[in-house]
Amino acid sequence: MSRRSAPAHGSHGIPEATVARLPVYLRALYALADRGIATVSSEELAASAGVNSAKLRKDLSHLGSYGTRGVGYDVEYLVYQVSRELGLTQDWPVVIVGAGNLGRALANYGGFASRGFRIAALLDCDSGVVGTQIARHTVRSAADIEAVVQEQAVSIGVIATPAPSAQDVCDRLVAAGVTSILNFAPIVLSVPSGVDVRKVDLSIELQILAFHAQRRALAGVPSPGEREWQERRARRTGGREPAETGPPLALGGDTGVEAQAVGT
Amino acid sequence: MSRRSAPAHGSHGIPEATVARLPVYLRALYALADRGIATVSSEELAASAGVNSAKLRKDLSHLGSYGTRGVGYDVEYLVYQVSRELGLTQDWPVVIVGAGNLGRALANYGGFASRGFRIAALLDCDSGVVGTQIARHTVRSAADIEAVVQEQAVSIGVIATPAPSAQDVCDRLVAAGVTSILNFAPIVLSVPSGVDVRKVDLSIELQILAFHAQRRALAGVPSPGEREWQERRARRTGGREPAETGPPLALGGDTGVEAQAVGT
DNA sequence: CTGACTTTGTGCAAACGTTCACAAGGGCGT
DNA sequence: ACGCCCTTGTGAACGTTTGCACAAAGTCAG
Repeated sequence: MSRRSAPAHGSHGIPEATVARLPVYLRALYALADRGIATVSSEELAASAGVNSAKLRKDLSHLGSYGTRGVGYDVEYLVYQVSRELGLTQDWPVVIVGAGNLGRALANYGGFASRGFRIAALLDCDSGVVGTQIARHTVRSAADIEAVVQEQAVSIGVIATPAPSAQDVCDRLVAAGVTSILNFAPIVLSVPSGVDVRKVDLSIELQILAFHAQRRALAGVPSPGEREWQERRARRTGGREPAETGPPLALGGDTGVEAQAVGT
Repeated sequence: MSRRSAPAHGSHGIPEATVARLPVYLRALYALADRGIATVSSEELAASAGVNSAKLRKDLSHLGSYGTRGVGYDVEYLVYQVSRELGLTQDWPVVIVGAGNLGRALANYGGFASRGFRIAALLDCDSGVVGTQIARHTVRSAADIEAVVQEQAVSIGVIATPAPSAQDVCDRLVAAGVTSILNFAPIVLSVPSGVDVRKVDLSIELQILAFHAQRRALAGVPSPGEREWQERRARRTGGREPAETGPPLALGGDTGVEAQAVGT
């Protein structure tokens, strides 16, 4: 999906599919660390991340041998190694273009800052928005793209504009020196080779869900595994680490360290 | 990614990878239709969608033989067939839980309605937001989840809450009868088998970009194909369908029907 | 120090996805 | 009606990803 010459792990190593899962593992590791857990087995970590444990071990083995046989992985050490591999030990200035609802949501999203992504600037071309404060940032004019990118050595750009402006913004980002782009606009961006584009399309995901929902509706509806689910839910609500002193939260469980249902 | 018993195209047909691309083709087809193009070859459509043409043909062949050899595909007919396969010819009521910036962005997103997704309700548990108007919808209390789902026969739920509430919201949606969930919260949801979950994680995409950016920075930087790019850009800006009467847009090109750079 | 037990790391085979290359098939000019 | 040319649809080769199953390697009790 927008790799240029990808022999997957031809030259240096890590398969693309693995790279895509590392952030998930990292999130699970942070959650474990927050709960004060120092060591974790591949089985447990895999459950937290919602993947098969063999897959997790193979994935981690691409980074090196950071586990201890018979014991598991040291959470803190693994956090460091995964972060390092993903390039999160350095600071990544990010410019967000488009300060509509989506741009605003992105600017306010805590998950950015906590992973080393610093918002270098929030830009918009609507003069009614330029100058306002959003999440501690003053919205600047989209005319400043080149200035911002060069001044702050930005290499990652986020496009959160309406579709018609997206290609133009993209061109300007690229011309200014940005080589990684995260595109939220529902169009296919045209970029020179050497520039990495990833897209997130809200409606595409919904359409995929609709496809499966329709499949289910047409085929016999096998009822959403009633018994099994009751059981799992009970386990999650009640049996939260017997000797654990977790404070009861007002709404909802903890930070999501349970396994995704994978079924058979 | 959260399939239950997925032999991919074991029983009825279409591989998962193909399903994930159909919405992209559909978008490209709509863009072509808007430009008044009645017929398109696999080569052109593939370019518009940013994929290999052989892949496109194989993907479409899973739906049936809707092309004409020597000619191409009829745009309108293909739009219909793809829509039908994706289940977009029916109306899908969707409930959005969480009316923060993200929920607001989703509610305002035009790409929903235009694909048959109707917002059944917008819910939040913050009493300061409940009752306000967002995109023609009055925000209702999150306590109404069960009522809304049952009254309007909602089968798709969108979770746009902060992470701590997500699992609880998910449980309630599922208990109320929702079987498809789109999750924006950065946690792995636990659901019974039979429920389909897709996740969109903004920071994960950024982390993947960071990984590649770091790779590029470490290896020799081969300069983003200067010459080739200038050429492509010129072609895009100037050579817009010679005899085409497209009105000049204030900002940016058209709806993105150009090829993604794929490189070698 | 030894031996039982646990968990990692990995060889291998099967499943899945992508791409090439071309035969089959249909339009169109003559 | 014929044959040329263009484009689809697909068989086959190749690369990637997954998951099993197990040997290697470490811990820990006695």
